[in-house]
Amino acid sequence: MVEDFESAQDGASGAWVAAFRDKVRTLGGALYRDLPWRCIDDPYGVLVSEVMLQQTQVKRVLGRWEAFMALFPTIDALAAADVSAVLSQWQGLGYNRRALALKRTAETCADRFAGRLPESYDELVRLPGIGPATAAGVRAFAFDQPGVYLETNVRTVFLYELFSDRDGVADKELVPLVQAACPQTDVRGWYYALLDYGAHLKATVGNHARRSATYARQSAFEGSRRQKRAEVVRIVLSEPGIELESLAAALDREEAGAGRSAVDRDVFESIVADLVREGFFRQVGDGFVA
DNA sequence: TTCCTGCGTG
DNA sequence: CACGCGGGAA
Repeated sequence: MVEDFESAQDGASGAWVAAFRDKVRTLGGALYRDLPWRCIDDPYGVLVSEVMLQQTQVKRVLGRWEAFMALFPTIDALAAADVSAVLSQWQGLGYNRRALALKRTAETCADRFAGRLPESYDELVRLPGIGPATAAGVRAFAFDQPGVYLETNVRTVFLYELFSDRDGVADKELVPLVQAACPQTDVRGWYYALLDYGAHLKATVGNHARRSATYARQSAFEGSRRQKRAEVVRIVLSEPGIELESLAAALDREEAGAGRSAVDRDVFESIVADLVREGFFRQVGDGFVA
């Protein structure tokens, strides 16, 4: 069953493609996960799922996608929503920036594209929060269009199957292979199979994406600046209009409750300045609102 | 500790 | 290219 695809080096010849596709379709198909955002006829819903799933596990998104879609069912609804409502709904998913970017993308599409998502890669990747992977994902899952959808599960499969003997494999090497492997029809099914096979590999033989040159360990979260950032966002959401000194005091209470010391004043002020600059908050009188 | 269907910026 | 960005489950 398990063929040897050591012909990865002659990827240009494409001799490995047929066997690779067969294997991924067979194994990935058997592992199919019937997730709520799959096989839906709603490009916006696909986009929401793709953004939620950036650096975020499927299990965490389950339930959250449905709730978000119920509250903001269309691009126009999200565009018209308050930032604070969107950020509140996002709490627990992590990377709050994604929520802001998603809302800005909705605003752009509402204004310029009559409430629809563009289908071209170039237009998609120009929208906030949509990079190469998300653009290719939307094209594959929403429009069934071929492309290079290169994210961690896909890396896992390609590195496991085609680069089992190497370390530090650059995306530049993978891109032509992912391109060559992608079929012209049923692109959606192809990438579902890749994702499901990749997720299965991680759970069984370990994370081969670690051998990607792109792979980098993340810095610790506990006690970090970005943990404080997230706390500041939550405080302002729960107490709209809060003034700077009250915000500082509330943050210090949170930190004390977690067994940490008070936040340095300069650090606190730079966090607030960052959040204002990035568009999380605006100042209204003496207070901050999302 | 680990890392998750990455993106934006310097 | 390197780094910051959330938070939870295993």
